Amino acid sequence: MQIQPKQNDQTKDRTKTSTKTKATTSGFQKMKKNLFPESESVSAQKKREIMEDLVKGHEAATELRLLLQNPFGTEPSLSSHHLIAKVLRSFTQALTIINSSPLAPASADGLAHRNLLFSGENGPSVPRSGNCPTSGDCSEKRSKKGGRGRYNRRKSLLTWTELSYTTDDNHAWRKYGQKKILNSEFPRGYFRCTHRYDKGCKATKQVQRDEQYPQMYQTTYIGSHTCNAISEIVTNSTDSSNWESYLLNSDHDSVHEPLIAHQP
DNA sequence: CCTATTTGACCTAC
DNA sequence: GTAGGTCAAATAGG
Repeated sequence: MQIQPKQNDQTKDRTKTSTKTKATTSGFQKMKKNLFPESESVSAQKKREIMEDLVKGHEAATELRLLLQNPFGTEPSLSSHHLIAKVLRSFTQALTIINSSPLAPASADGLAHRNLLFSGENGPSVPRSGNCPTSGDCSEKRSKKGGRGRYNRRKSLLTWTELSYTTDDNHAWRKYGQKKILNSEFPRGYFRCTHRYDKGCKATKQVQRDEQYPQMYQTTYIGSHTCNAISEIVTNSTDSSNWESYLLNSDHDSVHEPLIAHQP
């Protein structure tokens, strides 16, 4: 029941993806200029990675357009669904890099909210009741049943939502919970970055099937990756089946038991 | 044995 | 008080 090919924490010498840059079209040059005015401090390496992802997305979109324009033409290398997934994945990666960059708090916030079709609903907000620090004094009033530690909801982190045919975003996620949501047919799965503890990455995401289009997943990303650990599994865009297999034991209706079973 | 998933309980926000 | 997010023990699987 693996989410994805096991990613050993020991595999530290993760080889960086190819460093070649091929973003040359004028459209992308303009986009690049808009995204990264000279004054910004994004490293050249990050810029290159972002451009690579954007170019990949552009290529997939172009292929998709050709496919739509001429559906009975030459055999496409990928199905339309896979192309859509590829486009979304490329943009997600680019946004992840942008959001994890040092300038994220200042500019990426607005950026992400501007550019995503399904932008997050809450900006930074202040916790209502004087957010107790983890070692604070508000622990007294809490029961120690179970001896669990306290936690704070992360309302101030950047969030954004995507609708996609796949939940695969090239990051290693670990599921930590699932909940039946009120008035929602499908349960919501909660995931955190696999590198939460070894690299302190605070990124989490919530995945839920779309009510209107059950074949699509609504994924809400909360916080950006600080682990810089885009997995190597990537590539084979068909591996969304892995996600499907654990998010839903079966693709459609009938077999939602494992998901719905969990109801407090 | 180690790591990931499941799932009931706990906790916070509203 | 309720809904939803997180924790962590139990369990499964390699």
